[in-house]
Amino acid sequence: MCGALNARQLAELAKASSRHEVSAGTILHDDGTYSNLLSGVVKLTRDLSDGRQQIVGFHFAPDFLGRPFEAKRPIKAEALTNVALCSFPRTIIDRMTDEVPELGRLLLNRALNELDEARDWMAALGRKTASEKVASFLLMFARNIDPSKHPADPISFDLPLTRGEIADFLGLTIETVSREFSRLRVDGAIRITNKRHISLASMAQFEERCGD
Amino acid sequence: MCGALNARQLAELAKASSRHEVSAGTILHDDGTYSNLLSGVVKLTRDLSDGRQQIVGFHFAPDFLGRPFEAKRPIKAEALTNVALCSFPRTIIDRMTDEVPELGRLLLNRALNELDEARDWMAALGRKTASEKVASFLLMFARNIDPSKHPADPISFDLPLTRGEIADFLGLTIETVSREFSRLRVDGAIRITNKRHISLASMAQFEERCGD
DNA sequence: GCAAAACCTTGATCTCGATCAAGGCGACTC
DNA sequence: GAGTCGCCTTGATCGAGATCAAGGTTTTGC
Repeated sequence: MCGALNARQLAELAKASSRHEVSAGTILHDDGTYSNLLSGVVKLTRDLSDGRQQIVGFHFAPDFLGRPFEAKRPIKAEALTNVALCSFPRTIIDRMTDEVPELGRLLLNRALNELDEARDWMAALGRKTASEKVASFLLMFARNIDPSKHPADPISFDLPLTRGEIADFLGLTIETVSREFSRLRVDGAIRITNKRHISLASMAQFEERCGD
Repeated sequence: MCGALNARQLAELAKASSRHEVSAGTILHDDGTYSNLLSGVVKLTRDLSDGRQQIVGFHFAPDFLGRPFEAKRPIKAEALTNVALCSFPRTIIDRMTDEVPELGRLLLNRALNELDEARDWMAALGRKTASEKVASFLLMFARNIDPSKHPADPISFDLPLTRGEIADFLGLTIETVSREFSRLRVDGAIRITNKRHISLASMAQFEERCGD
């Protein structure tokens, strides 16, 4: 994100930034800073008053966390893995967006991408079957957890979510998620080791299972 | 949205703007302009390849339509009612955001609000029951179609959507939407005239039916 | 190492909302 | 006015996924 800045601005930013790490399970309260997510995965959740929960998004490195203006609805951010952050005081970024329009455009673009993703998941939540939802989820995770553009085909990764969290993302129950994982395993589409480590046989085959 | 501009900029904007109207059912193709929605309602849809459809949002006056940068996923915008628009060439707005940081911040804020709304609906789609979904939908529509901040309590309005479109928004079927409408009518929570004209007895009561 | 706790899987059964089916009600055309 | 078309409602039945239930497995704490 720093490509838009000149040397003086970069130096100023570097001086005001602070790197820190938090462990899995930490709630990331909105403390008025912006942060670059250097490594790890963060979940965003929206809760109904009676305890029902919906995960509304994830952040992977090198996403940008934090937002100007208040959100009307409280959205909670929680580290799913150990997470490394590089944080900046909001005041600095806000001033720099005034000086460097390019930076403001970057933030806007980022917000619009998040909006597109949220709408993709609206379509999944509203119109996909349980097995399409699970396939879409695994594909999304595989794509995001591997930073390379064209990942090798048998790709494998650790899922930093419980079955319950996957259910809360996909609008399903724990049991349905578990059954769909078993079905994918029996079909030979995935291999599961230690419950959480997943290998996808073929990205292309998963795209077909997604239903879109 | 024009509060941030000075007299010269306002004049420039006015000269480049063009007002026009389109009738209900028109697809609003992305023609590289930004528009203020002066009146009417627009739906945004995301389609799966086999014909399943999800409505991912609505725009009401005085929302702002159009976006910089390409969307990865094609999202279609369609006028639900006759619609009046005031359009500006993208180039003008993009240049003004460079000159007036306040304007860029406005666009960012708008995008973040849309993101919050999309996430609210993710929670509804994933975790609410059919009757909570229908109640949430009616309340959202009542709030947006009436521009006043504190609408009178027995509020009534025309729904510019078919039952099928409501179903495509809420992740339900036509029949379920119809049954929930009937149930609300029998319960005395709404009055229905001519299928499309709805009166809500009490906003407060509807909030309780929403489940959040 | 052992016990407890958290998480996961699988089976049996149930239920909410989908699907199938039939008819009603306007609005438009001729 | 009769016929057609699009939209809506209501009833009957079905089924995908929820719920209930019982173990199994992994992790954690002592």
